[in-house]
Amino acid sequence: MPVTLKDVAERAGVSPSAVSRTFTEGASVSARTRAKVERAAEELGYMPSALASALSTGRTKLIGLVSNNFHNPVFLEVFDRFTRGLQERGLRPLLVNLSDETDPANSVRMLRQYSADGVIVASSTLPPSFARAFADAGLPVVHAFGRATPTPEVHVVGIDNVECGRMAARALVACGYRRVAFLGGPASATSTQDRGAGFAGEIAQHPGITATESHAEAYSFEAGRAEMQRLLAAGKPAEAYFCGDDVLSIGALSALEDAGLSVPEDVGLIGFNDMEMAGWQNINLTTIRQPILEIISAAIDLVVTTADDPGLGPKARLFPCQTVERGTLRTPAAS
Amino acid sequence: MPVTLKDVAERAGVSPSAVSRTFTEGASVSARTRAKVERAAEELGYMPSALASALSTGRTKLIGLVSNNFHNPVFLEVFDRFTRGLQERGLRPLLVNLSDETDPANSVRMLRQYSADGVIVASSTLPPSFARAFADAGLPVVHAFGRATPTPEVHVVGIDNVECGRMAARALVACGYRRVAFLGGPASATSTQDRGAGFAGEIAQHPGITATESHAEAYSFEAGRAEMQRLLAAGKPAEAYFCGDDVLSIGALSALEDAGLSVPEDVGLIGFNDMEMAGWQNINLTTIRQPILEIISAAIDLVVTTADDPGLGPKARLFPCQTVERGTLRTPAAS
DNA sequence: GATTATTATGCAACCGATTGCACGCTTTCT
DNA sequence: AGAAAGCGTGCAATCGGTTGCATAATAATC
Repeated sequence: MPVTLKDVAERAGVSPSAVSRTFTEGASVSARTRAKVERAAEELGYMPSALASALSTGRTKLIGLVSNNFHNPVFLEVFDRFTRGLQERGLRPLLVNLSDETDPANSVRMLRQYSADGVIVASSTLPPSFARAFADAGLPVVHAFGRATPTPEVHVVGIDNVECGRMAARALVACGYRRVAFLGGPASATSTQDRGAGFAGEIAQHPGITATESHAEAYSFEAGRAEMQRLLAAGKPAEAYFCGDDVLSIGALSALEDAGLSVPEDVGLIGFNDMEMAGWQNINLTTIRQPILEIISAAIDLVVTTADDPGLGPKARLFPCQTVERGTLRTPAAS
Repeated sequence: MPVTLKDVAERAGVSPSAVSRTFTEGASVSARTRAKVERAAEELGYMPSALASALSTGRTKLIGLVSNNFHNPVFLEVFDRFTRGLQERGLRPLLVNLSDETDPANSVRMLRQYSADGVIVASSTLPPSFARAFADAGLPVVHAFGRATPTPEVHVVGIDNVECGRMAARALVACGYRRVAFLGGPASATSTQDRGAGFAGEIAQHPGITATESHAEAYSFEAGRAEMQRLLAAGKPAEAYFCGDDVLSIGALSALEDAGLSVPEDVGLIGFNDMEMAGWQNINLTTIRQPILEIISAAIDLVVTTADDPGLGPKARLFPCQTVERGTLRTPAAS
């Protein structure tokens, strides 16, 4: 039913090869045949089959976009940017949702079956081994928002979470808080581990300042809210909290307000991510901004590069973060 | 490099056909050959190429998931459910982001090139003609969250937005509000048009009650907030607002609070969608719930059915909505 | 204008599967 | 035991393109 290359060839009075070459960038075709072919194609409404083409060239232009973050609104922006970025480069995002799975095997299998040109794992919670499973299967992979080790197992594009933890600690110290705490995401998330470690490490440099740590069950508003409620019920909350993600901060904020505490007067709060909501006037969250756009753009570039030249060793590309001062920490002057 | 069917056949000492049949549901293979083939496949780590298979069967198991809603957090849940639902049925979501485009031509072309088995347009703002472009190109299509006309042009799964507008109106009337308003999304969104029409229609039944209408520029927090600020600045706000979406309500709520007005004492608010945040204690938004899960599940079923049997005429499947009473409308008793 | 270098084109094999058809073998029935 | 029916298997064509190679056509060179 659909128009094939052969149909076009027949109509244009040329060989199938000529037609194929007309649609292949940089192939050798004379202006006259090209014109004939293009006219015939136009008349017939021809459209090359990406499948057939992929079968012989080995390239599908399909990029697996693998994630388990379907509850953090920040990731809506992440998906938005990834899909647009990929589309702009003529690539197609094949979305893989592994909310239910912890084992990469299924995703690896399916992306290999479709012979995806590359894979982007977009998650701040998955361990490096997860992304490596794709690499082991021969798929070019980039872990966006992943953990960067000195000797990365796979390409990583993201931020230095340990340093970010330190930044948060410094911000709290600068404001004069003396009993601070880290309210992290799930303890299994690498991002939380690293941010927590950086935070604790920096605080340890300051004798007289104490830091505690606890964890929400997920990176979600509800979990942040529940954890803060637990902390409040347990009594004696810290003077200021570094939350592992803005969603946790905002959940915590709502718990604090419900408890009749005011921020930053009674309790200080610094978040992470600078999601859209953080800037709302009635939230106005002090937070640490990670450059999502740059990360995504770099991740796409890197996966494309790797697909073209699988040779190069794992690279970690980290972007600096920035503290965004708003209204949930008391001013240093007031300390 | 990768293991092919032929390799397995050779190793198992059978013909390629035998191997293919082993992996084809319901094909005729003897137990002995099947065992041989399975062992050989196992040893070689064979994995059928979805591309090659698609080329000969004509089925790719690829479903285009087309949307332009990448700024409303509700859609994160929508994507989550769609991807999981598709994966459970052995289908793969090929995500198409048309935030920038208003013309379906590009999406149609690319989904045809990949010969997607079907397309789901997930959007409450696109006109029916958009979805029809896919149908015209021969792609089975279902418009989820779309507008249902008496004689639909394509399959639609969603809700009766006009009736929802009436529900909202009834809720406001029941609370005794006399000057009400509809704060809709973009005027071009079909969902807003219909909700507004239902709302106005119902209010018109009640002499003495007046309704006005205005529009936010997008379905987003910021837009809702900005529009409410504009209304407040213009003076004399309505007694209660029906917002075309929870994100608008929550944006509006923040504008009201900033202005020192309290809800529901000074201004009543009813939203639409019942997104997760609507239930937060410090928001506690009265809203109208649309059954997202059922809609998504039905949309997937319908697109699969249509792919198997393209014959059947366009069908509209609508689900009832429900008013969720929380705390942003004054109680009827108090009227 | 003859000769060489270059560019265009077609042929045919191939990418990795599926499937209609024909044939051989085992069952089943009379 | 012989015929009819049924199952299992392999052959070969096909899905819709791509591409190396050989050759034909054109351009460049002297």
